[in-house]
Amino acid sequence: MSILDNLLADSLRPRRNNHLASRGGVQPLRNSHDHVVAALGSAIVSGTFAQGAHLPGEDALLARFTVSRTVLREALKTLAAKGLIVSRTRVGTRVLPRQHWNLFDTDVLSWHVVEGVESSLRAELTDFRFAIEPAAAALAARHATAGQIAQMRELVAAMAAAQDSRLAFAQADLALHQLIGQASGNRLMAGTGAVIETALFASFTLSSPVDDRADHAASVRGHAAIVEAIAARDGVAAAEAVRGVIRHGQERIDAVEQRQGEIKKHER
Amino acid sequence: MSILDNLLADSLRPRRNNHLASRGGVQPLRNSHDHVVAALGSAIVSGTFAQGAHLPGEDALLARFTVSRTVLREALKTLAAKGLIVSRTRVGTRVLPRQHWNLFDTDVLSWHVVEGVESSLRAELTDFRFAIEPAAAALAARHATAGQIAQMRELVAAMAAAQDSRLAFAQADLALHQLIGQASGNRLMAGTGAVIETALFASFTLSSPVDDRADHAASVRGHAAIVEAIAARDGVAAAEAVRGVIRHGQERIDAVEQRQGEIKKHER
DNA sequence: ATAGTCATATTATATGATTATATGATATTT
DNA sequence: AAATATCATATAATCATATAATATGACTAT
Repeated sequence: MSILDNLLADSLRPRRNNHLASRGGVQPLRNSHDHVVAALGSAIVSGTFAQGAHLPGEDALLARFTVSRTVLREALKTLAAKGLIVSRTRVGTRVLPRQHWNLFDTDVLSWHVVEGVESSLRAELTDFRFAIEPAAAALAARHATAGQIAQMRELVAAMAAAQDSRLAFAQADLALHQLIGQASGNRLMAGTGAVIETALFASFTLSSPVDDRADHAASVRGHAAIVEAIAARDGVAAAEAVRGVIRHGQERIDAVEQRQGEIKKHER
Repeated sequence: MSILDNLLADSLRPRRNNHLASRGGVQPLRNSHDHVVAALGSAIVSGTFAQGAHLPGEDALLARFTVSRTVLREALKTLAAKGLIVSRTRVGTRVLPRQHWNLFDTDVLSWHVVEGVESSLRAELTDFRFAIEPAAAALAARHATAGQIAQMRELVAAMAAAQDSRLAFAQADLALHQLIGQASGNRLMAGTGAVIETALFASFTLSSPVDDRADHAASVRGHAAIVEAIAARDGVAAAEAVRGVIRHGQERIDAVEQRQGEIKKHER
């Protein structure tokens, strides 16, 4: 389940009969386990539980969430597996320092962006993409199969067709970038999908090329350039085309942020 | 606990009283949970359980591992958190396709290299480092604090001093590369530590600069060049120095592989 | 002072029961 | 005949409670 999917699903899906103590019911619940994981995960990432701090003991957490010990412990194991916490007998459960958190985990990264992506993280995402994606595209130019290239062209067509739907555009955009990762033949580069997804989600919520006809055309053109460079087996051109697309996206975000900054100034 | 640490620890640590059915006792056990996680995790990564295949049901796994349902389920949640499996009521627990596996997780990556790193993965690791680490070093040239630079110099000194210890050299090497990631100020780049660690582990097991006096000197010089470029706030030079170091390491590995290939040919 | 012993708090593990849910078979309706 | 609803069943999800292992700090003995 992707972040983009969740965006829709969370707003459309009917609320389940809430068998937990109704505590506002703000978040849509999947099941107890996911609920606890999400609640604790966001709390940790947002700093409610500081790095190195002790989480409340099992009994306290049980009281807070109204779940069984089984569910709570499985949730804690999930968080431990993602590098957020470590539990030790007699000493308790502590929050690990940030450097242990697995930022390449979709959940962990998404907990960083529940309230929109802070601009510093957005910049880091861009820097990271700038390092990885051109290299991935260059490799894809060597290794992409004919089938993959055909798929890429379909996705570019889908982006072109999505003139009126931010979501449809973003989905095709994401799929294309992830397909390039796949086509690189490098499992690690393909594995950075969560990062790309979050970065696109961040830009998707702020603004979309779809909002402006010229922007939309430019973005489609840029992505088409990547695909055609790959099809032509020109790694250097593919890498450069990717840089252009990332740069273009960043500039659009920068413009929006600037405008928002202005508005805030006026409001004061 | 790092891979490098494990190398030592696993061979030195006395075997615990094995309260599980003694099934060979090959692996050193930490606790039941970790044991089950490691067993199932390696089995999945090695293909014993194919992608998309169903894991045996809870009862079957309970019988196989002789642990309680609690332990088994917590282990499965751990694997699910790392993207290896997904459990659904009535349908069972299935192995997810590779692209869901979180390769930036130290455990998952280490399960790929239990029997030495296959050379294709090694090449991918190198390509990935080549994309990320120069960029990280360039950023570190901008953002590293005086304290971090001092630490880097200490680590270079430690590498120089470790003339006779593969392990000590590898530890300082790893610490330096990870510190550069930290100093980049980019949380994602810093988060690729697991990848770097595995790559260094791979080269460490094959050969070490320590084995050859000239190699050792060259490696120390290369790393010193990185640090001094960062200290001089020269991002371009830092990036290039990193490329040199990675290239040098790769060449050493290539040479070893070539030699091993020759030997195998002779053996036939 | 140092090392050993012990009480205690906390997670780790075990067990048996109940509940929720997806699947496939079957019946019902259109 | 085809679509839809109902039901039985298998499987994981959850619950409740009990026991074991282990790290900490106080205490004791050397």
